[in-house]
Amino acid sequence: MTDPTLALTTRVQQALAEAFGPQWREVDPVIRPANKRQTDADFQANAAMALAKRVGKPPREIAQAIADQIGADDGLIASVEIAGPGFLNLTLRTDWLAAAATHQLADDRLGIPTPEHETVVVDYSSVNAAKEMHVAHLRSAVVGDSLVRTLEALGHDVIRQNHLGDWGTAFGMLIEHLLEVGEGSDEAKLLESDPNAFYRAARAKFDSSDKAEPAGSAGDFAVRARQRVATLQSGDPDSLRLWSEIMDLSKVYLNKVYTELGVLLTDDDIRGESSYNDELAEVCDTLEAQGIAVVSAGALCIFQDEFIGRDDKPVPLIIRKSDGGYGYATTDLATIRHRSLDLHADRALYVVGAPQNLHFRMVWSAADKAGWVKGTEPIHVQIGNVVGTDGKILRTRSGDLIALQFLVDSALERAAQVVAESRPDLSDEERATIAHQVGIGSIKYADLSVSHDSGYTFDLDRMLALQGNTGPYLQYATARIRSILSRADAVAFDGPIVLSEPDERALALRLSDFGPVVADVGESLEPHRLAAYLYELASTFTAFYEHCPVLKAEDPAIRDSRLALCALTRKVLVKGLDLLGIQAPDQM
RNA sequence: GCCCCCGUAGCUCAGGGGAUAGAGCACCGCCCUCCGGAGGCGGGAGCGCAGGUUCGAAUCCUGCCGGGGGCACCA
Repeated sequence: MTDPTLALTTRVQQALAEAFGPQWREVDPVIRPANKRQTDADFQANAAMALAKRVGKPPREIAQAIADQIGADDGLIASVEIAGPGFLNLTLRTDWLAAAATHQLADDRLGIPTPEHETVVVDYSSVNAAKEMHVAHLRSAVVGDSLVRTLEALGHDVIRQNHLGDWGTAFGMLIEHLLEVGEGSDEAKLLESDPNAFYRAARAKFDSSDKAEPAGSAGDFAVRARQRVATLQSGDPDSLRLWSEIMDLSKVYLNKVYTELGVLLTDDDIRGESSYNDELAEVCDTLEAQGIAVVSAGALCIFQDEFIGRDDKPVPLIIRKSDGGYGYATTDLATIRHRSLDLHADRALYVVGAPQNLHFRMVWSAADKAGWVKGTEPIHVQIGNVVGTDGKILRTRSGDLIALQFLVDSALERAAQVVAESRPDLSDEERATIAHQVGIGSIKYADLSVSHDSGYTFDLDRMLALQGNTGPYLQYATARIRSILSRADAVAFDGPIVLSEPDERALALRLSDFGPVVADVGESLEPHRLAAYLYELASTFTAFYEHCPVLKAEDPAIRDSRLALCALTRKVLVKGLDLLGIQAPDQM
């Protein structure tokens, strides 16, 4: 037992039962961190106020009864004070905290609990394979990867799904454009050298074709591109061959990005829209037969009363376009069915941009009506919009977006400069390794340290700042502790931990929070809480290190104990950064 | 018009029923011959508005105001 909140919950519940009867054993004693402006205690129990009415006694009387039950020689609680209207300020026994820290140090899991086991599908990155990635695509990959690492650490079965956009209109455009410029032409070679330029050319033709050619005519590029999608989806061999060639190039590009960023996704995780192609006709037929979908204006649609649009009529979810093609509504229906009925996911996470919220709610609602969601909670982990300095959303299709690669290169360059200045003593190779870890870490931490659904203004300078609550600060903390440990002539740092100074005690208390915080991220799906915790831990460690000599400690037992605290702090920081997908350099 | 997200310090953001609301950046002042200063200490300044629920509301509910996003063949 290294989680103080859990220990205190059990203890106070026990006291409540002893004081007022067994029916109170299960009530929430409302254990919270103590208010440091009011008391030096570690925690507060606020059950007395909450229970006053139910028990039928004044809050302070209830508080006093709990305090009496805990008494003076408790093994967990050193002191209990009653304050204000009935706050119970609880101070842990220091020897209990020391034992908890020693135990945590010996624990491979560092106190990370194993909650009830779940199967969790995590759909992330999921970019349009027809295009180059830009800055707004980064967050889904970074947040999703952190959730995957965290959920796995909690013992869940995690199924990664890179739901690539590889089957929609964009591919119709690419294939049609490729046929027009001719395979092997200079234009076509752009697919390899500058895929985004090729996409932009196709896109421009698509967008302007209504004006350039009579809309709906045989020469209309947009019409032909849409027709090409339907042809592709019906299994036309030539279309499939070209699609496959484009996809191969796309995967090379994606893997390069994932490798550089340290994102876990591989080809094995790709489960793009195309993989559901064989089910699309059946999905439509089944929904139509069930009376859930109806034909409207030539398209097969699902109308649901819960989703009302501009004209006060239900918004259609179009599952088969009037030209016979299938869009993402159909593939997403097949997808949730697969994740629920085949993969048996307890939770299905969609780490996807916030603007798609309505779409997902409509799809999941329709799928539920069809009986395709059984025992699965679909969750949209909304990724906030990236806005430019003009305050407008950076749109995927607007053309002049900041390429992801530009951001990555900028961060790496900046980190390389800093490392070159600070560590001229290292070899070029060592500096390059550190610069890479720091550069990527700074980008990831910038994304992970604020809540995933908040929009943010894209600001390269802010993102790459190396001071304050940043990735590099935390990486530096781990490197510094490693340096301390390496200069100690000890072989093992296994304590025992004894806590004599207030700063030692504060550090141990903070360390004990690690497991609960990780568990919380697994529930709330908010990695920024872990980032905030790590920053606080690093700050607490700094205070400890300022006030408590480690290598210079005179008493060998105290020195060993402080070395053990350093070792444990480093382990927690490194593990925490790992759960964020950030590497900890050995030296900086 | 309907739906979703969001209004907290000059800026970027935490805090999602507990006491006198926090951090980083920026600004001002101080510390430093001390185990790595990418430090430490101190200062100013804030919950959009109005109701409601509650012993207790930045937090939950309702309404308004303001910003962003979504709402038929793109994803």
